[in-house]
Amino acid sequence: MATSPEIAQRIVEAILAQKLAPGERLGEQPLADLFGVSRTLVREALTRLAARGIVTVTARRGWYVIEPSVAEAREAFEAREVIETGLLRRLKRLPPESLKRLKGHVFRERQAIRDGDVGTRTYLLGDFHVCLAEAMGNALLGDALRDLTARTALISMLYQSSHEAEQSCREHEAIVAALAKADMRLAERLMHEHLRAVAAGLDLGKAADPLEKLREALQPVAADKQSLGEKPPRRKRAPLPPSPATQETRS
Amino acid sequence: MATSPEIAQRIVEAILAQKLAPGERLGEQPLADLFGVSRTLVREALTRLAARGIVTVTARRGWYVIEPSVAEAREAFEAREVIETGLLRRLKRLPPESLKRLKGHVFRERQAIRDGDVGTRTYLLGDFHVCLAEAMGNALLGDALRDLTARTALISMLYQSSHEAEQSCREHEAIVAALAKADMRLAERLMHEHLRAVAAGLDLGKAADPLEKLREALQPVAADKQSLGEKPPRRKRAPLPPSPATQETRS
DNA sequence: CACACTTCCGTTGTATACAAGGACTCCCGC
DNA sequence: GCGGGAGTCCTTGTATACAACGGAAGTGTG
Repeated sequence: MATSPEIAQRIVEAILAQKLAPGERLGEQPLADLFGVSRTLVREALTRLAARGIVTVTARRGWYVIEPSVAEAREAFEAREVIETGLLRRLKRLPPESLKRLKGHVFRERQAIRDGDVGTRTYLLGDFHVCLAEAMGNALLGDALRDLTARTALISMLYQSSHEAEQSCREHEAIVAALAKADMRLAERLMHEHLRAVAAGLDLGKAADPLEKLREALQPVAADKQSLGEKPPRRKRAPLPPSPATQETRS
Repeated sequence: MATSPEIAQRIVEAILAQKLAPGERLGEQPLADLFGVSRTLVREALTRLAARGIVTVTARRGWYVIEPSVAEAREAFEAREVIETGLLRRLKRLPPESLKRLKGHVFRERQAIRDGDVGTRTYLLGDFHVCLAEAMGNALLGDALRDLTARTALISMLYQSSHEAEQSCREHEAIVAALAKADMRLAERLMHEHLRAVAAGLDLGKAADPLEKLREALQPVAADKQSLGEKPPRRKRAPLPPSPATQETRS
């Protein structure tokens, strides 16, 4: 008894709250039972998520939450930095009501941290960036950023982020404060540093996935593929033991 | 006899080549007949495209190619500028082989222009930006840019772009030349000007769609919606007489 | 003649049935 | 004991059937 956008949203939220780990299996039938609908709707939801690069399907094996490679992790953070600092750079000032919403958001972050509500906390820390993008008047980039944030959440699960929620929240506060003073230059710099700090908290060196090196080594040489409509599948799945995945936070 | 990614790709290519106009109807059954498959696969393809913001579906009425509003057009160009100049700004230099590919691309642009091959020409002019993003080592933003480019193609059909293909190609050449000299600052500035020029060629003033003002005026007041997983449908369809839509080019 | 109501048709929405392929296990042979 | 092979089960892939809803046209009435 749920529509397919609802199902997709629930899955994204679960990822954003780090309740779904990278590589997790998403069987059609189990989900269908869970939501009380037929496989058709589940499939539609998963297809949507696949188009957004959040899950992958390998033929007749199943649907899985993506496991970003080190290279993809780098791309994701780069993309976020490009978009978020780029938006701040072009912005003159934030409308007062948007500012108010952001302040409210940060307030709730702090609340969730105080209450020890890990799911909500993680979710809000990521959502801050989406809110910011939307507050800057670009829903398009806001949507793109939501997907990137989901990716980042998965990355921080995969590569054992050591970045503290507390610190992230403080940095968010600083950014909002800069925005309140309409000091865009400062806000941009703070954002830059914030993202760098989060990325730096990752253990991208000798990756969590022991197959990483093998995979990169055995990659086919870059062919002369012409870029076209659909994203080609960029890598295969790797087994990966069911990770405990219950540690710290990003964003 | 086609897979669903193929179908989606074909549709995107048609849009990129401006062979599909904004507001165009995409019936499931006709497409199914055309591709020799059942509605299921067509539906899957359309669902993918909907997730990428290229088509919309209104319940029991049908699937339609999006018709970006003026506000959305502005957002799309802003997004492109943020992403493309942002990438250039962070880049030190382009690897020689990427540079070669870009040069080849521009060469084919020129060829298509000379041959008067409008479809290919339009397609290549848009694809240049996608190639550039990928050449800069970020496939993620490349994909995002592809969708934005499709959007831009639709926008230029809707708002009667007066930007000449010839000029776009020349500007692309200039950008590639700057990249060849590893003068990133210049490349960034040229890209900035290029995008501004394309956007400026649009007739966003008193829009092609006479309902535009009404629509904006009657929009519900911005509620306190919390940003979440799925993009909410942002506007309704408007009839729009089957546009002749056979004029100039963007990118 | 105009307006409203009703009926029909065409569309998408959802579920289900069946096909196809892969992985896992169990068994047999060595 | 170990390796290989066959069979079974479980998964997704695709098509089809039917339901639900909206729009348009036709008809009847004021």
